[in-house]
Amino acid sequence: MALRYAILGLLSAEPMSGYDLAKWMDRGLGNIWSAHASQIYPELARMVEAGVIVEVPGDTGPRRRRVYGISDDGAADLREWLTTATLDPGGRNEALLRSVLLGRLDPRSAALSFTTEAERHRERATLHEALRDEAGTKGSPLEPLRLAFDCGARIEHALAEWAQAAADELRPPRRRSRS
Amino acid sequence: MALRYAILGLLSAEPMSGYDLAKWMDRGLGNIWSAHASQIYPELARMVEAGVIVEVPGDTGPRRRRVYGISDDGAADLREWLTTATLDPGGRNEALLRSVLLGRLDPRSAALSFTTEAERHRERATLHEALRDEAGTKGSPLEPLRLAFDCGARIEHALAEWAQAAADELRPPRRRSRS
DNA sequence: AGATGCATGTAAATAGTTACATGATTCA
DNA sequence: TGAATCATGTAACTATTTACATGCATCT
Repeated sequence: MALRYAILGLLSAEPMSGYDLAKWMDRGLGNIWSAHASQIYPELARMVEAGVIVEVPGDTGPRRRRVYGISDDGAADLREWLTTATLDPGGRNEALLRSVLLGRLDPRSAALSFTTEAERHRERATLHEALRDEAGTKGSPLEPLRLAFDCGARIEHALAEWAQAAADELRPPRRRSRS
Repeated sequence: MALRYAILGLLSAEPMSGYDLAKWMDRGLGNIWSAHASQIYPELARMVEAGVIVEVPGDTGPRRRRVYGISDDGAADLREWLTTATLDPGGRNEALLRSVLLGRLDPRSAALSFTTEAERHRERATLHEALRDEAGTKGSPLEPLRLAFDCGARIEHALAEWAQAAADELRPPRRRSRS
């Protein structure tokens, strides 16, 4: 049901189309919850049937665009999930899995891989900081995701430091080296 | 294919049974990749068929226990995945999704929820630190997961700080309060 | 006129969860 | 002997991905 609540959360900020939702999943929320358009559209249909969202008729633009808004039932649902649901702690992060298994390689290859990883995370951290700052300016359309970007930036920072520490540990600085 | 590589990674440290693998997913690796026993057993069968693991016959203990080890093909597979595979950055973290949507609640409820979240993350950070330190002692069976625990500890620290910052922002300290 | 982006969907395949079935061993 | 843990699996269900189909609008 997580996809449903991700959608409800986005729609609680502003009515949107399936296409808009897919874009939010792609950018921004993507680090936290991502979904393809082909998963979003059927879910929207089920949500209408369940009464947690409604199609907003006035906003049907030039292209056959269908905009949805959250209903009172949906808002109540979301609130209940946020306050009472217990989550299983089982994570599933492919990038992290790979990073952790990098230690299985020979020390030289592993050190190199960790250095690359650290660089990648630093870049992502910078990106998220920029988004967070943009979201922090008054009236930005990204505003509802400011916390998500801040969260992403902090996690990427932590991962960059972790990967760098792993690299340093595997390849300790040689004393009296020519460099 | 991520489950396959998680299994290969664990088996590259030491031959194990499906039951052992399930336990590693539960504890330790669970924050990074988790899987139920009912998913692991069929995957092991497929992996034997693919030749990336082999059943170690000598080790079949009292209960009908089947122990698997990584094959040369499996090791090559793992190495290739670690060094060449490109990953999609799409994440899926239900706990984080909920945390981020917490901002949708009224400020008072949200602040309370963030404080609870921060406490939860602090606890998990402490747990991971303990595991990391245990894994860091020579000869510990947890040794292959030391990096995973360190990673988990760092992420939990970052999340605790994030949640605390969010809580503080929502409920700024009242000046001249009675406390 | 052709490329690109907007926009919504369906169908088939893979991945993951939940519920259940089975039986052995160890410990109180 | 009864409960807990070890140990392996199957079946049904839900979630997610990938590939495809369709068509309109805008820009070059």
